[in-house]
Amino acid sequence: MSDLEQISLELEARGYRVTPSRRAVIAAILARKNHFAADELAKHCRGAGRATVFRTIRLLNDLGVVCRVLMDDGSPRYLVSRSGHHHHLVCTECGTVQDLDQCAVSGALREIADASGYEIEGHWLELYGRCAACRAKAAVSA
Amino acid sequence: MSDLEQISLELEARGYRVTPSRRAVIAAILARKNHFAADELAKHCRGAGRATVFRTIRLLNDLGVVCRVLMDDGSPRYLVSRSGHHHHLVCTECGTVQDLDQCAVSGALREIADASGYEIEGHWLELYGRCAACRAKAAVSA
DNA sequence: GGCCGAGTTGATACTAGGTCTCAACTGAGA
DNA sequence: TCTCAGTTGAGACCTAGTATCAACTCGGCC
Repeated sequence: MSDLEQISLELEARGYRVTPSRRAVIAAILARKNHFAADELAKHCRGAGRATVFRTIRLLNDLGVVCRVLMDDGSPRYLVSRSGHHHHLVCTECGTVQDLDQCAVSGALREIADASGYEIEGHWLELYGRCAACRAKAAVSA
Repeated sequence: MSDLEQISLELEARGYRVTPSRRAVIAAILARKNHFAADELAKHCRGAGRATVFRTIRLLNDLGVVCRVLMDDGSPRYLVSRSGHHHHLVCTECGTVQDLDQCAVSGALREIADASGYEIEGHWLELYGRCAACRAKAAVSA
């Protein structure tokens, strides 16, 4: 089963209609190799208006099909990603985004909660750096 | 020496002029008890235009006098805060923001760097939860 | 004092990234 | 076929800024 079909089934299972517009947006998202800006997707996605593209992205975000990444300049991007709690490692040179398996802060949260009196409900973490490929490239050209 | 004077000296030391507009923005910021939106400050700050308010906030951000906090709904806020690397604990009920002394992820970063091949240059972390006061209030009303 | 030039200002236009509105369309079920 | 909720797209609007540019300010120099 293709990713498109799988996502369509997921949508139907949740009571959403799988319309041509939604299929167009989902196909456009799946065609992206890396992250994308919502507006850029809207511009290039034939078959769905801007509002529909934004709505569909939000829908897929709720479903866990895509997730939002904050680049190091603060601009938001979207990414086809696995669902569940995870973080991202963003390469500041080539822009590649890598999922992070472990949650780097889960251990520290209880400590912070104890010290501060807060009941911690959520957190947002993004890591920025240079990926192995970019580092290798830099080493060669140096 | 008042905070306003101290910040003025800091500005002068860096070669910036301390103009009436800048003093007005700084005074407005210092008058805030908690975080504020830049636009809201611009609306209520007599004595400086919108562009100047935004410019001054950016200037103070560079100086480390204020810092930017991302609320749990994604909206940016500013906060008079100590300079240097630190994170924030945001109460999702009352909106209070607390500085976090320790950096919760510094320990985990090397591990992640080793596993991923990334050279990690920076990170962004915000924690969300309910502060002690809001929890106490909830416990009483329950 | 007058002039110069860099720094600063504020009005305004513009941008990115969205959300809201609303009339029109669609499609499943009665 | 009718109905009605879900969906759509155009376009207005919003927030959070940045860019532009003419006008103003101020310190230093003659």
